[in-house]
Formats: sequence, structure tokens, C-alpha cells
Amino acid sequence: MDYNFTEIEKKWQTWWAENHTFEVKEDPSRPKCFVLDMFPYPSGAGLHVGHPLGYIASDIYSRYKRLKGFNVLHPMGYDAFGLPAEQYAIQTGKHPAETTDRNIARYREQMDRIGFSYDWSREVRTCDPAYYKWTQWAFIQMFNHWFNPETGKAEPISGLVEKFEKEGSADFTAAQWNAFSEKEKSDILMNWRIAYLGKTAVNWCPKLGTVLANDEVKDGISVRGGFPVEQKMMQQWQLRVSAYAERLLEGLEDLDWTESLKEMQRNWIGKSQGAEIVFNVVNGNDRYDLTIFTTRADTLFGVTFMVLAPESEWVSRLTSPDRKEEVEAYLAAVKKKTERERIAQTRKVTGVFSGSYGINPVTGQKVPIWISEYVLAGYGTGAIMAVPAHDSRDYNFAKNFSLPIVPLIEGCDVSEESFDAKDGIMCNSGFLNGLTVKQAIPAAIEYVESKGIGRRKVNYRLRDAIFSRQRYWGEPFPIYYRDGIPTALPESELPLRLPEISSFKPTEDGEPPLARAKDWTYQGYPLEKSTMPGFAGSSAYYFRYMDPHNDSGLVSRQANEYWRNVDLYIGGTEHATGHLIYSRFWNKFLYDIGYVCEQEPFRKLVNQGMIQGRSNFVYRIKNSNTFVSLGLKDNYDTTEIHVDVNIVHNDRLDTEAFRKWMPDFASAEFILEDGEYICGNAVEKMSKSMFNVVNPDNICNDYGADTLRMYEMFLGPLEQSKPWDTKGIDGVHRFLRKLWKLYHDEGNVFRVSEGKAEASELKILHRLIGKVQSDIEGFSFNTTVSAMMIAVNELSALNCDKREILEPLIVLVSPYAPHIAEEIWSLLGHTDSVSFATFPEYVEAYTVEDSVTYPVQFNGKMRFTVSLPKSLSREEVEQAIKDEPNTVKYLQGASIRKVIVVPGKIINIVC
RNA sequence: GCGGGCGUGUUGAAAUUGGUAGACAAGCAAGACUUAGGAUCUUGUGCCUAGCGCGUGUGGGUUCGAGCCCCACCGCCCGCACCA
Repeated sequence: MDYNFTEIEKKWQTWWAENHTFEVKEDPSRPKCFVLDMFPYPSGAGLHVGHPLGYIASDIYSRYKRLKGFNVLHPMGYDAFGLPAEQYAIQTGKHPAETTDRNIARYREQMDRIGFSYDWSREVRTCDPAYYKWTQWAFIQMFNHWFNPETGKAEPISGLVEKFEKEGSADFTAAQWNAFSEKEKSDILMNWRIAYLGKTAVNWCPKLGTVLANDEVKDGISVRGGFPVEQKMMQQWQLRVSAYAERLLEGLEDLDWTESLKEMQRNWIGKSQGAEIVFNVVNGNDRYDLTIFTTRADTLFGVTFMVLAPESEWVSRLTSPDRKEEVEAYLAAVKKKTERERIAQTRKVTGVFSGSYGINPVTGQKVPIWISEYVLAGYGTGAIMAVPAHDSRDYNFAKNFSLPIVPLIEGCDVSEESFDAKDGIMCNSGFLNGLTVKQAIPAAIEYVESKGIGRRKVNYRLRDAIFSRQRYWGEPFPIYYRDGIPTALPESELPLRLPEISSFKPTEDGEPPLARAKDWTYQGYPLEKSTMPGFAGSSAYYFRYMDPHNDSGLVSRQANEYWRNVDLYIGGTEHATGHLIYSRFWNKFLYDIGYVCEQEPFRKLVNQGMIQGRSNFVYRIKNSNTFVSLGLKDNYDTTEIHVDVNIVHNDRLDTEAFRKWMPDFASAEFILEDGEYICGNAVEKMSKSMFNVVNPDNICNDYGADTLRMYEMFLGPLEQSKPWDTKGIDGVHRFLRKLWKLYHDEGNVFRVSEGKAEASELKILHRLIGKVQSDIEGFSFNTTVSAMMIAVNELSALNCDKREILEPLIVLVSPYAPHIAEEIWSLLGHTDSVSFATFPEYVEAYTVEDSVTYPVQFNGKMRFTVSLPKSLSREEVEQAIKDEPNTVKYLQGASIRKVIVVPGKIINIVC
């Protein structure tokens, strides 16, 4: 019997819980460090070994920072509202709260086994009324504020009302405003509120019976559930995220995030500089001003037609009577398509002529106005000027409908494809002729501005976030309809609790499930029936951890000023354009209203890679119950069958376990090679259906949590995706046993000596200290594990049993393998947790020998500064350099292994 | 198409950031102990025509010196994608 991880881990997990070891309080005398994991959605499947990867890294970092003297806030909670629990409720009638509670209990149990140093007293759950009170509270604040473009920040809506009362606006006078009815005033203010109700094109998912945000839809399919999505105009609650586009973009600059993630956000925000240009348009005798947006004002002379989005409100106005039938047929056809079909048919050109014409403001030429789905209603003004010669989409359209193509750049060939590059000399372009494209763009904008037919304009791709979901399991809106006027509940009424309902399905007439709630009213007025989306509860949860039990505010001023924002945030890259944008927006809003002290929520962000599954296969000979080993399978006609990876070890099948696995295989026969059944393998997504899910509990049972933690780190760089492969886990486990043996004799009796450490032993220790320090701070957790293995190997080779070495060593190991460290720490005579130890100080003198520094000249040309041990004479060094200049020289004797000679640079001595 | 990143043994990967390439593990091979081993402990393990030879996707460049820097090409991964 030696290292008994089962006993040790249980013992210390209980001890930590009983002693509240990881609970933290604000402590102004110590620097703070806020280390956060993206909290999980507690799904029914529980955790697999991929989930804890980021949690382990953040836990190591937290424990390390604690040893370094930081006051570390390291909390965990659950993003507990969401679709799966509700879908399950619809199928089974079980209340989502019940399912959620059960799943959370399971998650907690699994996390506890891994030995995380979370402060569980700060746990939050987004579905808890005491928590969602503050989600609703924030919504009311957004409802009561507007975004002032002049100051670039959120301001109370009352200020806007005052302004309207005194000055009116561009659309109405003060007198008119004051004469408006309550309803009219409410409708106008809706155009300004940060949280507002408005009609917009939404992603409607009929299967889920709800609308979805852009980031909840991928390739025309809902991310949750994978159901088709279609475009629909609907009245929905929205958040005016687009108002913050510029600040969200600028804010990225100072963040310590990966370049790729910042770039993803930049793309999502999609800033483009251009101009809005007004075209006179004619439909029979009617004349209008139609504004379009373009980034290529320089191509104005090449406009040969214009295009409207099918959803554009201009369509009805510009359809001439004789074209009406055809246009309506086209609109109906477009409407019928799902988003997915629209994407799939991307290259197929469709469109219809409206019957109206636009007048090119620089040439006076009449150009036809078309309607086509390749123009998007939600971007710019939903209308474009088409320049087929220099835009490939316009080009395809022109070719398809035989519209003219006018090239504007000298020497470009547009017979086969458009010339999209912003490069070359302008021609056929009046006053722009002779300019380069780069000169022509600003020149054209200046021209249209001076003629009053357009203006410089910056456009963003970022849309407002659709905030309503026609579902049950989410936060109810703190909104009621007073005579049809959307009104916020008084804050004193919060939380507005989710009511009990008889069935979780939408009603027969298509209303959200909340329509089934009895008495869903406030003071006799109806309450809003939709609920908030998943990202509502996750947008500001990090504030709640700072002050989780505060009943009078989201977070107290004092707690917020101490913890400020997240120093390290670890989570998956899949949240790049969802959660991470919404959180930043939400945070900036709270900052604007003076509620929180930092503009950005997450200072440093690390994306852990995904752990994929490594599937195993067996090969069944067709029409038999005989299975043939991998190497021999080509001799037979076989079917490949996924086999549970938990009954396979190093690709060798446990044939007995296989017979027991499924009744079908009870009488299975095997054709072995060398007495073993070898399985095939492949890397696939970790999922139940592939039988490749590895449960962390199993690893904890077989090897212990410390092995799991170290092995997950050892697997490779944190950010990288990699398959879970149990090969190699034995190596890590062996390391922990060796570590244990360092402190124990043959009979497993604890033993250390008090003797003075040798220089060689100190050297091993201090090299490790330096490595652990620089690697953890550089998020290179895998190399630290290797360094520990080397140190332990070297120390056991030296039979080192000195407390002076072994005590700091166990502190170094403790962030990675906290249970074994805690056990040994207590054997070393400590009564306190190793988490309260101090990180040992790195002393460089142990790695570099005593040395002197002096300059050396060679050939009168190169000058070097040489740092050498006293044991080598200057003559010896110079001779060595002369013998073999400009290269690596090995010197005998001493502890010096080479002298590196670099012109003008300090010479490096490697020991 | 646009943007970001990567390419090193049989495998996961290291490389003090321009200085002995392949650390540390895994696998494989040989040996020891053993009734047995998915246990433990040694030892070996980039390649070859075995030279003091060749090797970090390919070709070139800078340098005394390149896995690392520069140019071109090839291949892979991720994100965005009718955004005018």
C-alpha cells in the first residue's frame, strides 16, 4: 500500500468544505484577483472530461495567485434558464425547475470530486428569483434610459422628455409634443429607449415556437435543437446594442484577449465607412428621395440600376401598378423560403423589376429599380446603388438580367467578372477621372456633401439584440400594458416571479406559455407574456459574485470598487459573438448610469480548446456475432461498430466487459491477434451516441482527481483542441506516486530529514520555482507538469529527504495536485491548509555559477561581453574564441557547457 | 472571397524567444523481479548508405548561426460571409 488517493482526496475535500477554506472577503490590505470560469448550463448529461479543462486551469491559476498573496475571488454558478430543460418539460410534464435542480446537484457532485477551490458561498443561479430580480432591475434601467448620440452614452429618458417638452425635435415641435396622447408619446419614446419594443425582421423558429438572436442561429439552423429558422417581421423587445457599436469596438484595444477573438468581435460589429447618397426616384408621377448607403462613392458614375430588399418598406411605394402582380409573386416566393434555403441558394440570382426608376444624381441618368433578396433589409437603408463593373454581386445580377455594365477603372476587364479591388485610375467618371480609387472615394464624398445630395456615414453590421422569447423557462419581463402602453413595474415589485402554469406548451392560438398563467396581471393590467433570452441572466453575473447576498442592489458600491472586474476569464470561444458582446454592452450601460466602476468586464480572456472524443471501434463479421481484431479485419467483410471507450484500455478491448455491455453481444466470439483484441479508433465530437464520452468520475475512481487535473494540463497547450486519449495518463499517475515516495520510506512511513540541503538539491528546487512561476503566468500549464516530473525524478535519484527542499516543493505542486499536497503538508506538521502557504522565492544564484563579466575583443572587429565562472581564465576564453570564432565552443572542465559568441551582444553561458 | 492561426519523431508535445532540435510523457524493443500483470525497476529509441553525414511542410533570402526573422509556394484548422 502506498499512495491512497481515494482516501486522501475524500479526506481533504471534506476538510476544505468544513473549514470554509476557500471563502473570501473583501480585504483592502491585500491585492485582489478575480478568476472566473464561464458558468455552465447544467445539462442532463452531466460533465464529461472536456468540461473541466478550463476549470482546472483557472483553479490552478487561482491557487497559485493565492500562494502569491492575492485575495482571490474564484466563484462558480449556473446559467440555469434555457431551452433544454423546457423542451424536456414539454415532453414529460416535469417542471423545468425540478430538472434544473437535479442537474445542478449532479454538476456540483462532479465538480467537488475534482477538488476545485471555489467559494461556494457565493454560488449564483440565474433562475433564482433573488438573482433574476437584478436581471429585471437592469432591464428597467435600460427601459428608462436612452442613448444620447451627442454624449455617446446612456442618459435618463426623463431628460429626453424634458427636451421634447421644451424644444421638440426634428420631427415635431414642442407644442405638438405636448398635444400628443400618452400612447403617441410612448410610441415616440420607444424609438429612443435602450430596451425598447419594436417591429423588426427576426429569426423565427417554428419548431421551438420562439424568436432567436443572430448568434443563436448558425447556417439557418437553431444552435439549440438544430431546427430550421425563417425570417419574419415581428414586434419584439430589443436592446439597443447597436448604439454601443463604436464603444464596443474601441474598447477591444486595451483588452488582453487573443487577436483572433478580438478580430471576431470586430467582424461582428462590422464597421464600415462610406456615404449615404440620396437618389430621386420616380414611380409614374410620384417622386421620392431614396437614400442608399455605399462604401464606394467613387463608383457613382457606374450605377446602372438600383436594388431594394424584399422586406424594405420602399417596395410597396415603388412598385408600379403594371408590375404589381409579378412583384407580389416574388415577395411571396421569398417569404416562403427558410433561412437555410436562402443560404443554400446563395449563388442563385433572383429578383424582379419594380417598375420605378432612380435618377443618378451625378449623371442625371435614369436607372431601373429592382427588388432582390441579395439586398438585406437590416443593413444600411435596405436599398443599394448597383455598380456591376466593380461589385461581384451586382455583376452576377446584371449578367443574369442583362443590365448594362460600365467599367470605371482604366484598363480593367469586366467581360468575365467584376473588378472589385480598390485599385487603379478612374475613368468614365467625370470630375473623378484621373484620380486613383483611394483618392476618388473621399473626393466623391466631398462632392456629394457639397451638392447636398449625401453625407459621410459610418455603418455597423451589429444589430440590436432581440430580447423576447416566446418561452416559459426564462426571466419574466417587468413590464405591464397600461391601456396598451408598455410600462415598467416599480422596482419595489421585483422580483416578478415566474408563475406556475399547467402546461409548458405554447397555447393553441400561438401565444407564449405565460398566457396560460392565471391572473398574469399587475393592478388589473396584463403583464408581458414573453420571457427574456438565455443571455439575459449571463450578461452581468460576474457582478453578482462580488456581493451575492445583497438584497438592495446588484452589487454594493464598496464590493464593486474592491473587486472591480474580472482579471482572468476562461471559457469557450463559442461565446465570442454572443455572451461576450452582450456582457460588454451590459457592463458599459451600467457604467454609463454610474452603477459600476469599470467599463470593461473581462481584462484577460483565455479560450480553452475543446476536448474531442476518441472513439473506438470493433469489427463484426457480417451476418455473424464474431468480431475480428483491427489488424485482421481486411480479411473479412465487416461492419464497423462504435464500442464504449470505457471498456477499452489502450485500444485493447476488455472482451468480458464487451459481452456484458449489451445483450446482443453476450455470446460474441473474437478473432484475436497476439491474444488481444485491438480496436480501431477515430477522433470525433464527444457524445453519447459515439460511446466515446469519458466521465471525470471514472478517472477520479481509477486514478484520482490529482491525476485527472495534472493529466488534463499535460495533454497540451490549454488553448488547443485535442482529443481525449487515456494513453499517457499512467505516466502522470506514476509521477504522483513518485512524489509520494519522496516523502515516504519503503514501508510507506512518512519521513523527512532536517539536514542542510546540498547546492545540487537547491538548484533543482529553484529551477522548478522559476519554471512554475513563469509558466503559470504565461498560461503554459503543460510544461510545468513536465518540469515537476523532472524535478521529482532528479530529487529521487539523489535520495533527497531534506525538509528544506521537500517543503517548498509541495507548495509548488499544490495548485496542480492539491489533495496530495494537502496530505503531505499536514504530514510535514502544518495544521493550516497548504493554500495559505507562501510561494517559495526564486533564487537565481543556484542556477548561475559565480561569475565575472569583462569585455573581449576579437580581430579588432567584434566586441563581446563575456560572463564566465571565476574558474576559467580570461586567456582560456580568448583562446577558445580564436580557435573557433563565431560559433559554439565547448570548454572542458568547469560546469560551463558552451560559450556563445554574438557580435555586439552579451555572450551567453550555458551551464 | 475576407480575416485569424498553425505546420517539429510512431503519438501528445518541448525548445530559456536567434544559440547543442526533439525536453517530459506515450508507444515500441531488450533486460530484471514475478505464479501472473493493464504492477514495479533498469537500459535503448529522429533518419540513413553510419559520415563526425542528413534532419523542424517546400523553395529561396538575411545571419558566424534560423524550428524561430523576411519573401514566395503547398497543406491543414478556426471564424465571418450576398454587410453594398
